Amino acid sequence: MNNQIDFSDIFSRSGWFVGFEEDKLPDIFSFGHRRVYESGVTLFREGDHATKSYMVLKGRLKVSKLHEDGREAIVRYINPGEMTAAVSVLKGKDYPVTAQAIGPSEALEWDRETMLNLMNTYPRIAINLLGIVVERLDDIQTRYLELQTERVEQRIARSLLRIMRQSGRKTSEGILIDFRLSRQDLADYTGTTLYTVSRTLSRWEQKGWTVSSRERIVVTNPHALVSFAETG
Amino acid sequence: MNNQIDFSDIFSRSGWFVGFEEDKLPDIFSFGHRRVYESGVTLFREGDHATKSYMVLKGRLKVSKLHEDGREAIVRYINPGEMTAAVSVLKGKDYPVTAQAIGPSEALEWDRETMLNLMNTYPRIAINLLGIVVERLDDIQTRYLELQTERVEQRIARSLLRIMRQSGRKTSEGILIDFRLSRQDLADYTGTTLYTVSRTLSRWEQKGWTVSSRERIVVTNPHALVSFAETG
DNA sequence: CCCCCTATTTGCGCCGGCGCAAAGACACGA
DNA sequence: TCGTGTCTTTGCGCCGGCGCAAATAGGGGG
Repeated sequence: MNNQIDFSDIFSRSGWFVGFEEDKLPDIFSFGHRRVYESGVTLFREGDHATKSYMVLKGRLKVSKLHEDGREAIVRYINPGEMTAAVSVLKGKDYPVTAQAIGPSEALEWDRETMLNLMNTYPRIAINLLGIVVERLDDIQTRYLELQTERVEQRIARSLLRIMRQSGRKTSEGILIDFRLSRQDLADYTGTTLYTVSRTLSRWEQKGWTVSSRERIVVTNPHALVSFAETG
Repeated sequence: MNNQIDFSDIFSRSGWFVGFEEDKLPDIFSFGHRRVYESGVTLFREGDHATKSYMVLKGRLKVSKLHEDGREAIVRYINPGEMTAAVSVLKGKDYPVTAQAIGPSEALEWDRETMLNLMNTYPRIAINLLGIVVERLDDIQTRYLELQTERVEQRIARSLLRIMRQSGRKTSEGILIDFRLSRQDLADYTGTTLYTVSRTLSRWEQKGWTVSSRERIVVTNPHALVSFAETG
């Protein structure tokens, strides 16, 4: 288990720490259990009884909901510094979604009891949690509206931009999505099919907006993409 | 302003009051301002600065998000006993949705300052709020999945059933949706068009599953509808 | 009780996007 | 370096659902 996690970077990405003095954080962390996940491992499944909350330290989680017919909707990606499953654990409910590591990852885990103790010691935690949940509610409501009202190509554009903002890294070519993202993944996130995403990316590549290869997408002209996403 | 609101009914419908002794509730209520709304009045608009939280006492609110092109997505209906806008007010943000009275309504309003005071006095409020928000997050995530994966007719069935469970009233004919619900409304809630809803209801009426007229829907065979919603 | 405004129904034609199928490209392991 | 499995591309045909248009039905106000 290596220790060169950049905590200050993690702090800045997470609403979790708002209002804490930095010297309290090691205390909170010390009650968590640090664990490594191989790529592809499922941390928890929709419908399982919720026992642990997670904060991602390294890597990335894919949070999705599964439909009976096998199709899946990707609800969000969880980046380093972000939490997942905190509330279902507190409430003693089942997980409403499934979380899977994409790429080698590390997370800090807290069990229900520890969480409740921490919340007693630091009431601020409940307030911060409320903020995080509301933010996610806004996000999914907005995407719900888009899914109802916009055409596929526009939605793919918005999806790609959203992922880019959360997980993009600047390179000489443009902004690179910093993890393996297949056409199928982008389709599951957008609410369309593998084929349509593929055709769309081909078109965009011809226009010079993106460059894509196997499980890899670079946005070379974010401006054009934003403008297209907004005007249709 | 009449006073024959059935508070015990309101308590039972709302997660808001979980864990309170009943004798504290009059205190909380006394800090709210009670107000009457005519049918069609807009309580707040998406993007406005959030100044007031509401609890519906009578009537019903329609909560929706608007798209630039004029189309709207109905996010949910707020029934008596339920809250809306509590968190945006606390966070000092803008309203993320629009709320409009459908039918003559009454609500209890609290402003930001009062809310913050109440939360200090009764910390339980924050915890209950968290529960409410999470419930809504689950709801919208589930509908998001359905919107991505299911065909229109199935989604209309699920939508109607969801509305029925929240706002249905048993009658001799079957279960009546207890407020004016047009084909357009159901379309905006489901993510389809007025035309498709109309055709679908006609079909269902022939099968004996529903009886509908102008802005009025009665589910006469809930079983059949549920079975259809689940199996497609 | 009648009028007018709004909601609903339904025929018709179109088309965006789906999904099969087959070929091509790439990545990794032996 | 080659082979194999997975991901991607693209031609092709189909069809679910949209949306116009016109007729019809209600219902609330005067």
